[in-house]
Amino acid sequence: MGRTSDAREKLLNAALDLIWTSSYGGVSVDDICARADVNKGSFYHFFPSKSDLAVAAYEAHWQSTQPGLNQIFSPDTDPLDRLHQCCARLYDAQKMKFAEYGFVVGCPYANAGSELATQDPKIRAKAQEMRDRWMDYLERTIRDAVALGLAEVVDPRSAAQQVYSCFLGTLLQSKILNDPDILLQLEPAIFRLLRANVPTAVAA
Amino acid sequence: MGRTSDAREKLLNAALDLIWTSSYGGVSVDDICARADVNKGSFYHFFPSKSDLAVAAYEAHWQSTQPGLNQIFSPDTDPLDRLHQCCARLYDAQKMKFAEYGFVVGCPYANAGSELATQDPKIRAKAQEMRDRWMDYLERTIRDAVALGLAEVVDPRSAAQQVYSCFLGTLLQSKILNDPDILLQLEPAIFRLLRANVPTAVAA
DNA sequence: CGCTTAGTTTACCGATCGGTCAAGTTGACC
DNA sequence: GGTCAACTTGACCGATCGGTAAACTAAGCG
Repeated sequence: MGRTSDAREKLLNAALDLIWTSSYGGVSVDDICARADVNKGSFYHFFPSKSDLAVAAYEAHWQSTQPGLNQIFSPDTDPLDRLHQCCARLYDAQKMKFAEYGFVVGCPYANAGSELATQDPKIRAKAQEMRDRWMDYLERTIRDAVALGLAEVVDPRSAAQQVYSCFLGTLLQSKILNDPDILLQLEPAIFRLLRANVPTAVAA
Repeated sequence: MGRTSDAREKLLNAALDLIWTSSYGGVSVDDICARADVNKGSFYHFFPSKSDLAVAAYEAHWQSTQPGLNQIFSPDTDPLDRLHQCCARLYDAQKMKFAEYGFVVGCPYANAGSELATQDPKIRAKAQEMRDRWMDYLERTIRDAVALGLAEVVDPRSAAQQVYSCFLGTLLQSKILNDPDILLQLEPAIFRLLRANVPTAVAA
């Protein structure tokens, strides 16, 4: 009943793009509506507020990237190779964004958390949810690596937290220097943290 | 000639406080003036724009913290103890801010870089300058540690970059979770990165 | 003392902010 | 084909945004 619309999806995409490449505070509702080619009234038909849209946009982005993550972090893959693939894809993705926009844009969830953790509880909670999801992938991978004797860590959960910190920090440093090649230091850092040997031959 | 004033310093302090605990975009010039108890006209007498004030506030903050950093990173101190002291003070500082505001506020320069690197060249450059200054402390410390046989790294500059990523990432993760105790994982991560043994007895 | 210059005050600017509203339009479903 | 709910439209809101201007005041200095 009633008519259908893709305005909601267009708003989600526009919001993610604009906020990711600039910042939450630097993008207005009017900007998002203009990019999505949607009237402001429609915006508030679908979302009660700007921050609700942002939260929904992050969730939609996660849903769209999750299949890829499930593939990278498949239990059938060698644990260290999962981490290698993850770093490689992260580098490629950031390099593509850099080529497109001229800027290293970093991690959208981390950007949001950094900007709004002290100001908007819903966005802080969403950023935390995203980190928890990442942490699950990392912890499982580290547990598998330890079980196979490929890594040595005391506590896999703590190790996952340290590895995740490396992700966040390297991405942020790369954004601050506006240099994607900073990300090349991510994989060696992670392998050192896990006391894992760099795989001599990595699947191309 | 002409009258003197402390309005400039009051503006610098107010801006740093407000922006640090919320965000650049979340704080208005009026907010800063109100906190500093300075009229808006005076604001623009001292600073050409809001972002110029922010840059000046970060520089002033650096100048005020540099003596402490010089002490922590004194060449006379054992290199690993420098890192330990640094982590300990960072934890204490964030814990104090957390007790005061109810939030983990993170690193002011990193926050600024994360929010504005793609939007404001002057602020991105300032964030980069701050990271370069930190990198110098870290690289020197790592070189000293290697020279004393306390650490094993291939390239001190790259290692410093990895360690700095751990700082940034752990602070950011701590902010996103709003939990200062996340920072307790920072020191072990750094020592693992440097293949350094945790000092058995650390000066209290 | 008086001049000069630095700093203060306050009212004001146009633009934009996030958000609202009521009237209109359309399509899915019976 | 009618109906009703879903969606669209565009004008509108008060508040706030970063920034300006000009008259005013006071302190350092000769």
